[in-house]
Amino acid sequence: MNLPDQPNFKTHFADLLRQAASTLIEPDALPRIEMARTKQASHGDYSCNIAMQLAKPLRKNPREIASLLIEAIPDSPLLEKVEVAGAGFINLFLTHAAKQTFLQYVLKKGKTFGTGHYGQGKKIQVEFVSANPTGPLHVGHGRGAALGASLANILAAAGFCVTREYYVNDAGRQMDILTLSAWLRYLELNGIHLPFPENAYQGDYVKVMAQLIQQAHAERYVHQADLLLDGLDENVTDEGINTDLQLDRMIANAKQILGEDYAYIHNFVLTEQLGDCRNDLMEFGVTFDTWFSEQSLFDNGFVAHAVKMLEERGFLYQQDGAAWFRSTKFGDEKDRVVQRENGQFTYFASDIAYHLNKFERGFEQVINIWGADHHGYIARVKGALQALEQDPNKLEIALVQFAVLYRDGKKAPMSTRSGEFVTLRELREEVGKDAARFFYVMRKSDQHLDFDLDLAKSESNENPVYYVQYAHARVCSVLAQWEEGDISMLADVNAELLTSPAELGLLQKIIDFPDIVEAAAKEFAPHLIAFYLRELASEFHSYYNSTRFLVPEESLQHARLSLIVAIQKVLQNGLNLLGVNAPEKM
RNA sequence: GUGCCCGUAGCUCAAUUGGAUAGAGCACCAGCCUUCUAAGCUGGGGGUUACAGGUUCGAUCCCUGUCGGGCACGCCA
Repeated sequence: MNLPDQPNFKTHFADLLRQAASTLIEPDALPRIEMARTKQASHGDYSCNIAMQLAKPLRKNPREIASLLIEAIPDSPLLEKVEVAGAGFINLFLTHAAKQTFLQYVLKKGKTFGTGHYGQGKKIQVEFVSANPTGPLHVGHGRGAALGASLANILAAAGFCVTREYYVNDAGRQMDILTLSAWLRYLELNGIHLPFPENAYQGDYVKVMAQLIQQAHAERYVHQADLLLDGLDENVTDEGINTDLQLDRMIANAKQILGEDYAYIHNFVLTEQLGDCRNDLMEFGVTFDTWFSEQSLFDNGFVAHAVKMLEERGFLYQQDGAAWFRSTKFGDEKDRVVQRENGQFTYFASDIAYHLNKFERGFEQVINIWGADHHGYIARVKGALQALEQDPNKLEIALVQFAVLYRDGKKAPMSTRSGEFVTLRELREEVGKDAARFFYVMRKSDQHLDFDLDLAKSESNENPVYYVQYAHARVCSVLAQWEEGDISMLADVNAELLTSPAELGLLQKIIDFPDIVEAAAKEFAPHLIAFYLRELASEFHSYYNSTRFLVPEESLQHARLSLIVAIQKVLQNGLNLLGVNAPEKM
C-alpha cells in the first residue's frame, strides 16, 4: 500500500466525513469536524459527533443524519468499517493494514517521529524562569523551569520556530539590597561589624560571595564603612534595622561611600549569581537562547521611549508628582504608576518596554510563564500593549501554581527572604534530574503541585519516572540479546503478523503520538506527554509479560521487534521532550 | 471586603475543552520469576464529580447562588 509521507488517520477520516457532509449541507454552514479517539475498542478507533451537531440546522434526528453520512462516505483503503452508535456517534474503524504499515514510517522517521507542522514555522518566544539574580533558585523556580523548557521543546516539535529567553532583573532595588548585603558581609570579614538589616539577604551564599571579594582584593573595598549608618535612627543597634526606609538609606550611603567601586561590587554579585543560576539550570537540562538584560532597556533609553509613546497617545497623566498610566481604560482595576515622584521608573515601566521590545523583535507569538501570584499583573501589561497599538492576543501568559514539597508526609518549610528554603540544586541532588523534571510536569501547570520527595526518590515500582524509563531499558535489553542485531533489517518488515489485541492496541498508541504532541503544544500542556508516556509504557510492560519477542520463526520475530523498536523511538522522543533521559540499562 | 483560580475514589491527579459505562497511579486484598530485566504483570473492592438550582439531545466542563481552600489587591520587584 502506498501512503502519503506523514499519514494522519485522524485528519483523513475528518476529510472523508467532510465530503460526506457536503452532500447534506452547504460547506459554509458545516461546523468544524471533531474527530476524537475512542475510549473503548468496541467504539472503533475514531469517533465523530458531527451528526449531533447537524441535528439542529438540518432539523433531523442525529441517528438518521449519521446513517445518511455513512452512506455518502467515500471509499478509503484505510477505512475498515463505519457505524452509527449511541445518540448518533459515527464510529470509524481503521484497517489493520493501515496500522501495521504505519510502523514503517515510525522506523523511517526515527528521532523526528512525533514532529509536525502545526506551528507553520511561526516565530514564537517562550520567556520563563526570569528569577531575580539575588539568590539561588528554589523549588518554585524549578517548576517554571521544567514547564518552560518542556513547553519550548514541544512547540519546536510541533513546528514552531522557538526562542527561549530569560529576562534578567539586573536593574532596581533588589539588586541594590544584594549588593549592600554582600558588602556588609565583606566588611565583617575585615573586622567591621555593623548591624545586618533583617530585610537584607540573609543566606549563606552572600557570605561566600563576600569571601571571594576578600580573597581577590583584601581590604580594598572597606573605605569609610562607619559612615554607613549615617542618617538612620540613633538606636538601630538595639532594635535592629528592619524598615524599607532604613534599608534604602543604607544603600544610598553605600553608593556614596564606595563611589565608583559600588558598581564593581554590584557587577560582581550579579555576575556571580547569574553564573550560578545558569549552571544550575544547565544541570537541570534547561538552556536559553537569550539572556535579556533589564538594565539594557534603561541604558539605551528604551524605557523612557516607551513611556513617552504612552504619553503621546494620551494614556498618561500626572498626579501626586508621579506619572500614571490609564490602565483602567483597558480593563485594569486601577491606574498604575510608571514614573515615581522621585523620577525613577517603576518595574512596570521597564516591563512595558520589554514587552514592546519583544514584539518589535518580530515574534508572532510570545508566551510568558509566570508564577500564579502575578496573575493580577496580566491586565496591566496587556493594557499597555494595547495602548501602544500592539495586539495583546499575541501575548499569552501561562500561570504556574506553586509547588509544595512533602517529606515524610509533611510540608517542607518555605520562606524566601529568611533564607530558609529548599533550593533547586538540593532537590536535584536529592531526587535526581530525571525524577525532578518528570514530577514537575506530571500535573497541569495551573494546578497546585504536591511534590512528594519520598516518592520521587524511591527506586521502586511506585515511581512513575522509572516505570517509563524501565520500559525503554527493557526494549534495549531485548535488542542487545538479538543475535543478528541489525535494526535496518526491520525497515521493510512484514507487519501483517501483528494481529493480537495487545499489538493492535500498541500500534494505535504509537499512531496517537504526533496528535498528543500537537495537543500539548496547542494547550501549553506538557503533562499530556507525561500521561501518554505512562500509558504507552503500561501497554508495553503488559505486552512484554504476555509475549515473547525473540521467537525462532524469523518473520514473526522481526515483526515483533519492529514494533518494540517503534515503541523505543516514541519513548525516547517523548522523554526527550520532557528533558528526561532514556537509559539503556537500569 | 473586591477580583482571579480551584473543589473528582482513602491519598495524589486525569478526563481529547459539551460526548458514550468519569479513568490512572499510590495505598489495600489475592495470585505470577527454570522463559528477552519482578524498577514488571494478572485479578479484586472502592464515586450522588463540594452542595442547590438552571441552560439542552447530553454537563466534571457553561450560567446563578451557597459552603470550603489558594492567590492577588504598593510611587516593591
